[in-house]
Amino acid sequence: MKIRFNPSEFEQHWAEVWHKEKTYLTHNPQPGQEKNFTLVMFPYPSGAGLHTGHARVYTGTDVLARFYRMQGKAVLHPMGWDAFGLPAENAAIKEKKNPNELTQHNVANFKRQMNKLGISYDWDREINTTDPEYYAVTQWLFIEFFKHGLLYKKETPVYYCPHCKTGLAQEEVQGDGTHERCGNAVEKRNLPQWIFRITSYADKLIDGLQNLDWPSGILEMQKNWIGKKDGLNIDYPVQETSETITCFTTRPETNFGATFVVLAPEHPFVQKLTSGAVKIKDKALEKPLMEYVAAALRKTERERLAEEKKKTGVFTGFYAENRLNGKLLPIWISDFVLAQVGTGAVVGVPGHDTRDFEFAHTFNLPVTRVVTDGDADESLIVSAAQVYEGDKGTVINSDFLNGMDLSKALEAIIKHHEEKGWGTRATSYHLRDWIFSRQRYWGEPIPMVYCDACAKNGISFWDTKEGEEQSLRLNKAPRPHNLRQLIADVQPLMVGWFPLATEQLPLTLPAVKSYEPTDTGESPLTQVEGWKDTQCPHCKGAAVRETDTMPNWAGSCWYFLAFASKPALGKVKTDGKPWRDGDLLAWMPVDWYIGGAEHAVLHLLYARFWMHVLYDLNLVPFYEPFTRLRNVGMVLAEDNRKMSKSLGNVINPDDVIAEYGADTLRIYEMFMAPFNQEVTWSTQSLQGAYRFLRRIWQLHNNSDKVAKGDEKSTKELAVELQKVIKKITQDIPNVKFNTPIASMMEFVNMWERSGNVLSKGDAMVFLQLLAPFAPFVTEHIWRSIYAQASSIHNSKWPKINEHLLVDTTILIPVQVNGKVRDTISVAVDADEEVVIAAALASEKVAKWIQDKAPKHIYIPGRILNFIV
RNA sequence: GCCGGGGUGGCGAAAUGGUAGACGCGCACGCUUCAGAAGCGUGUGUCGCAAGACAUGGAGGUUCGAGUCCUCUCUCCGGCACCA
Repeated sequence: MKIRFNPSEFEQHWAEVWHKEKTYLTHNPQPGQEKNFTLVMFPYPSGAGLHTGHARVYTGTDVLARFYRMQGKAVLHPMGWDAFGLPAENAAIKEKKNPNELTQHNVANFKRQMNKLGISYDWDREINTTDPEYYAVTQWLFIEFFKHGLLYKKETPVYYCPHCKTGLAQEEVQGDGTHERCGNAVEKRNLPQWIFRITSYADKLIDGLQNLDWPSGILEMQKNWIGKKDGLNIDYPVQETSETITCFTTRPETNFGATFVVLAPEHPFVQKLTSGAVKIKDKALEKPLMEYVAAALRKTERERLAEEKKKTGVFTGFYAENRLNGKLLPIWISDFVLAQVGTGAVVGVPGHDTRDFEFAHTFNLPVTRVVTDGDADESLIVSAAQVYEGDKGTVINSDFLNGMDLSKALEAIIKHHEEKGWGTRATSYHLRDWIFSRQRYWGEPIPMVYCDACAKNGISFWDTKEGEEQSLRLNKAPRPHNLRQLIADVQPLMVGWFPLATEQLPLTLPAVKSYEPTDTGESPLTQVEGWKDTQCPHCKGAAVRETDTMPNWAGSCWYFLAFASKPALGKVKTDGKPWRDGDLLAWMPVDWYIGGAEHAVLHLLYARFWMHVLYDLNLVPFYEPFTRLRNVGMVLAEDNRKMSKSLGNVINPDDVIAEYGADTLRIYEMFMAPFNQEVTWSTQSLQGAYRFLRRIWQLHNNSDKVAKGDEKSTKELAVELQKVIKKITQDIPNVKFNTPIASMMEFVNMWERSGNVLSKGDAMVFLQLLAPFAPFVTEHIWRSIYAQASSIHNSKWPKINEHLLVDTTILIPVQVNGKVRDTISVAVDADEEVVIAAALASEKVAKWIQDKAPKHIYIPGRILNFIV
């Protein structure tokens, strides 16, 4: 008798039962119990609802959580909403809705869909970054960072998105010069911005990578993004002035080959020339110089990129002295030199740097060879192809360096400069400080106040009583970093700026009708009547609030702490921090962090940075938040393109669940390919998952295949089941979800085709193995057919019966000259002679050996190879 | 240019240096059905009637034995990039 398999008849029911029974409630680890914090990167709740990519990453993480829960570990598997930020606000503007209401609405929809998918979240720990209680803590942390000199405000050239009308961080600008969120071209603008001094943590952020179990690609990306390079800052006196130009170089050993110096248009010496502070002697040079600099400064990032590396520039008429050999180096200005890199000034060595060569070639500057690479070629360099940039070779034409190999020369020349006082060791980073202001409404208001009167009196936070007390505390800080120096740096810039007191938090986002961004570089909060005006926390006079908001990355920098320990500002008074150390010690760091690779240098870098700082401030007991990171691959539409509304190729999980059930969707998404790999959706392949579940359903509903009484499983099935337990128990912690499903399918094929009966106990064990992947149908069978009182998801993960796995006979493939000719069956403990005799007795083998006396190689229990 | 990750049947893919293609999709034939769908069964890398030979992007190498290790090379995907 066939029974219909219709998951929609029971899935909803069990979702409700789990909710009622609190099946997935978090229990703090008991003494001796291992903890497991399994976390998926929390979503921004978009209006489109869950897509198949969400379903994939949440299911994979859920499999891990369910597996560890059944293994008896204390599991924390929470979910929350990263709801501040541009996408939510832009969507709200488009639909002319209030972003707060829209967010609430989308969250409800996401949650409904996640429950339908059967993801085992503990909803008691749900958080939302836009909740005032939550962002009160984000603001409190901002203030902590400010007080320790890690944040300051300054007018500076920043990336600016004219579409989103806000400043951006370097990390938010993509390789093609577009904004990571909206895809529009980014410009540069001078704007007063809050700046987070992430570069002061560059070294710690590199060192911290060492012990992380992350995909190597992500580790490399972070390392390259921080981009640490050691080199030398060399000082060059400018002839006939009292000026000095400092050039950063990573190749000082080639410095005898220097023939010119190039400055970025933004370089201070250039500013002195254009302002007249330093007089240009040759009047003929003045006009072209002024024009070139003005044009370069006007150019947008895009225009600079578009010019395809053609070298342009102007001569200043000044010369710098290379004190190594007394040569005078003409000083040029060119926009190929970037102000933010190194010192914004480059010493040109055209013989051994292609860009320098191109510049020298364009302006007929001399080229000198100072290195030979192995083949002892000392010829003149006249084409770019001859420029040798490698680090293996011998130095020539370089006085005391002559004959040294490059690595030895590097040390020698650095020492020489240091001894003479001509230069100092320096480090350059690709990483830039983090622009932390957004001129937008939908974000955490920055909890700072500016007082003009105090500013005029030169008073900063560190001049107040509280600031002084905090300064004293720094002396006792267990992990001081270089915070004293950081504070000293920012103090003069930050006169007049004061943080809100903890009691004044949260500084709530005012409810307004109109919140559209302005094009003035000012936040819409400036338009809100009366919101801006406040009292100076120090002098109590009239003062104004900061009107910029924080970027959407702020809330996600610490949300995992909120899952581990419910945050509340009230705890600051008693504990000195908004969470409990005990809770953090119990759960942090995150054991499994699962998400897409697109956050490699955004969220993952920012969150690490915050934790390193909080550790130094003694606010958290660890500094690397994510022990293990695993990436999930994208799910492409059936046409191999990204799913998108405009292409009309989106698969909605709701539709799939309605037709096939959530378990089918889960099994399919786990089975289709390795978890970290990109996959293409196939509705046809989805059927395979449905068929698999239906067969299981029917096997359990059909009394022929499962013992009614105490009958035992046949030996063959019992052994096979043990192998499946072993395989799945090994594969899940390796984030291999496709192969466990394959092995369960194999087992089902065997079970079905053998016509044999499985004992009730073994049938239940099989259900347990499937439970993390297909929680609904397994629970339904477990409770309705096997009449279990409590959930399969809190049952104990099956143990392997090693005893059953010991074979008595084994199959040995027999090769002749490396080609398999037969397979023989021998006792597991058979001696080599016995195996060989058995192999030689095989006709198939004998045929290939004939009369020759073969040599052989026998790997006990594995393979036998005859060599003829 | 630099840094990562891939290339295995018609397709998605499996494979601690030890029987390449498990498992799934698709396809073919058969059973079932008034018919179709669904289901069930058998087969399915290529060439070959078969014996067998050839097959993991390409070329070499190490090994009794290589998809797996080494060298070179082609190609696709991601990241960074006038970074001094």
